[in-house]
Amino acid sequence: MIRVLLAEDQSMVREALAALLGLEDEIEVVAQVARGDEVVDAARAHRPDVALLDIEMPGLSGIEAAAALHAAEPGVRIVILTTFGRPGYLRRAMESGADAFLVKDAPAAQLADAIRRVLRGERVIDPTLAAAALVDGASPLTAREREVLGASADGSTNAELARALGLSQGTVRNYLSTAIQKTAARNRADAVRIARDKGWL
Amino acid sequence: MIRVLLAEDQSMVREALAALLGLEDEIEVVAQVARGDEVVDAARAHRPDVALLDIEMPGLSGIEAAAALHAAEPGVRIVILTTFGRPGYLRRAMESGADAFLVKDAPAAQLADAIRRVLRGERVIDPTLAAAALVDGASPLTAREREVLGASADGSTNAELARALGLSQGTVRNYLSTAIQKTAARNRADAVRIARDKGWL
DNA sequence: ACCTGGAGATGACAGATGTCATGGGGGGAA
DNA sequence: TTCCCCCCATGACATCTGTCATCTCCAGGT
Repeated sequence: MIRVLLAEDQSMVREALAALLGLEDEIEVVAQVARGDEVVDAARAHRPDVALLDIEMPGLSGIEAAAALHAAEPGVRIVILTTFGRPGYLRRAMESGADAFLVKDAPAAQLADAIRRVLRGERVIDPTLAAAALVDGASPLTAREREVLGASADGSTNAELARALGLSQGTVRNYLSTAIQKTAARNRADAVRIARDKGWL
Repeated sequence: MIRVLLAEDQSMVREALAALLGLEDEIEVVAQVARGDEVVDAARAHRPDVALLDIEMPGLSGIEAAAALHAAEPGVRIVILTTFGRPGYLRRAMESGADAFLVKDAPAAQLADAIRRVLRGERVIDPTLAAAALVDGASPLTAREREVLGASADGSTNAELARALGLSQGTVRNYLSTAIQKTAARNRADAVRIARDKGWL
């Protein structure tokens, strides 16, 4: 039997996925968690062969949880399952030790298939996504630029950003300006949209 | 047997939900569609007792599909299932003839429960969400304000919005100004965020 | 020792954005 | 009919944003 750990915050989706995997007779869901920061503990307690991680989760993101799990329990294979096929997500997921990267609008059959394949030592990545990740490249933003751009996403003004980040208003404007140029955007809102889309935030 | 039509665009989630409902022995998933504009046709072809509709779908949104289905096949009970528990969604869903409104982070058991209850003629709504919908009220935005605000969400400038909507730049600025005030926002990006959050877009 | 690049800052400037006052036209409700 | 609200527009104004030149400081890398 293949022992699977399932991490996904929306309970309805999580239990539905468990039901789906339960239809496969050599797969057994041995643990379910709803937060990224519960993954490592659950893996220690239930010794799964494979961890299936959603990216969008409270506590730790699935990518951060993958890195933590890979460090703590290197023997556990990691499958990332996400709504958004963003190139930056894929890149960071693989860097964090993931063995497979699936999007939720792929056919359900690919899920059990991916689980079996990572156990044979294969890596499973959607070829379209892999191409997009190569084309878009890594994030061109520096840590500060990403931080300031991310903080501006909720509509904060320069003055509020400066206060929140402990910077001068001019510096905030400089970082946003370079972020806008690096993303080839028209303004900060556009830059946020583009950076989100590529998984750079 | 209760005959269920399932509409959800992410195939992995859709098939997982089908597996979940398949565990209930008096429930039978008789049709699955991935687009809102296929719901009515599928209902005519497969005569379900209940339609389970996701909101975020290509073609037609689940809310629009609910309205179309309610008009075409009034006998079919409608359950809306969505990621986002936005007050405006709930309001519009109920106005479109939905019988139940569930969020995906509710326990999975509520899904089959809701299906059984709408068939007994009950309405099923999360009480917290119902309260939020009453507090926030209906959208204060006029049709034009919503249109302009929505179009501004991608970072378009006033000039681009004016061109796209066939308005003068001044008019665009006026609509955005009133939208910003009605949403109690600091600027257009903030207004977009707030309006999205309440389901007004 | 030198160069590069990131972090942080200032000042100046043009253009974009948000607000307000004020108009005209139309349609629905009292 | 009158009133109100929505639609669309203009002009003026203050503020916010985005860009650029320029500066210091510091950490790595060659």
